[in-house]
Amino acid sequence: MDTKNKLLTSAERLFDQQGFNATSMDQLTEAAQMSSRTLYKHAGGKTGLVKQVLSARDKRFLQMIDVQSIDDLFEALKTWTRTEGARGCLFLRAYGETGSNTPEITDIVLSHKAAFHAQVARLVTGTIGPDHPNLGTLTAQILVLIEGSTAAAIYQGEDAITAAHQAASTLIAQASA
Amino acid sequence: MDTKNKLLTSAERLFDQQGFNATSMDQLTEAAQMSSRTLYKHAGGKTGLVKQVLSARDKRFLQMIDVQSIDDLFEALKTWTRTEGARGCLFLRAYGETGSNTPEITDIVLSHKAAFHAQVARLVTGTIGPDHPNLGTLTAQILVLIEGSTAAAIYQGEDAITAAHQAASTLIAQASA
DNA sequence: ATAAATGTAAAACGAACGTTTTACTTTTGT
DNA sequence: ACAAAAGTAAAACGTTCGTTTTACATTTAT
Repeated sequence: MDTKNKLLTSAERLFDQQGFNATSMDQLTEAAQMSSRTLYKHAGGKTGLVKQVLSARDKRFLQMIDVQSIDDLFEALKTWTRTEGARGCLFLRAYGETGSNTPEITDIVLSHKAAFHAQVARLVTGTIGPDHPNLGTLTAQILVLIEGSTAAAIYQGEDAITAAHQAASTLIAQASA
Repeated sequence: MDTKNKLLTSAERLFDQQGFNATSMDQLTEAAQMSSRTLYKHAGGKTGLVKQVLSARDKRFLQMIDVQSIDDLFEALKTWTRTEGARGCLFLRAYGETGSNTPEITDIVLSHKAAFHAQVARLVTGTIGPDHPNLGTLTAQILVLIEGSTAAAIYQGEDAITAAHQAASTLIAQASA
């Protein structure tokens, strides 16, 4: 793997496991197996690194949820949790740690959530049709369910995703009736 | 207000608004309007302060959700959000910032979530009855909805709570049918 | 072949952090 | 009244932080 990818991959893992502020540049350089000089050449600094890690994760996450049905979406979330663990939404965690003091990071978080919402809307539309009167409502409800399963999975594991999936199925069936 | 309460109240606000690691002892002493010597006498240190803030919030949160119905619960969540804003679950944020490196904080977080789950179970039981076959399932689903509305409210505000409330009502109606 | 680009190792920078200490002052219970 | 308790202000402690720099080695493209 090239230098940049090794940096972003190892940094994402550390940020996710320990938090952003609790992860030092020393830990980041050691995990990426490169000198701090090289790290700064590539990332510019810690804030730059956080931004690039979030952007990379945004891309990866959107690819993961680029599926064809709500069922597949929850299945993808379960696989993600199995392989990467469940420590909550990394974007909201970044927002919470910087307290919105870093507008560039807030922008990344908000645009990620907008893209996420758009994809859920796409899948719900594909399920109940574009003209269903409850399209917006149902989309908002399923988005909350996914957000909730991400949070609850921290302390409940995969069961939280199962519960959210079941709830989503019930809501969809009810709307389709 | 006495010294201890002033400390815990101002610290909770700062931790919530800026994050735990991003809040310095200097900021905490200034906000509490006391010398660092007094702060350390009362809290023991930063970790001790975090623990006491979380314990106080646990008490306050459980009192807030000590209501008689699921509808009242969502109404209480809305009022809380209106008065205090929405920056995500402070317990999960604390867990995420320490990366489970502080077992005492992990314990507080987990026991808070257990108490939260118990209260949701109590309210669901009061709604559909103690012998309903879907009691556990429905409780898990509503818990995920509340957790999700807390997270989504960060970027959607009160609308996220409205969506979760509507979804919970639909699920309850479906289970009662 | 060689110059530019890219890398390493390690020391050093000032600033900020959590914490403790020193020297006094004020409040409070008996 | 007065000792104990609880407070203040401010300096100082050693550590750690993010970042830059120095001095040198390796890779790579023309």
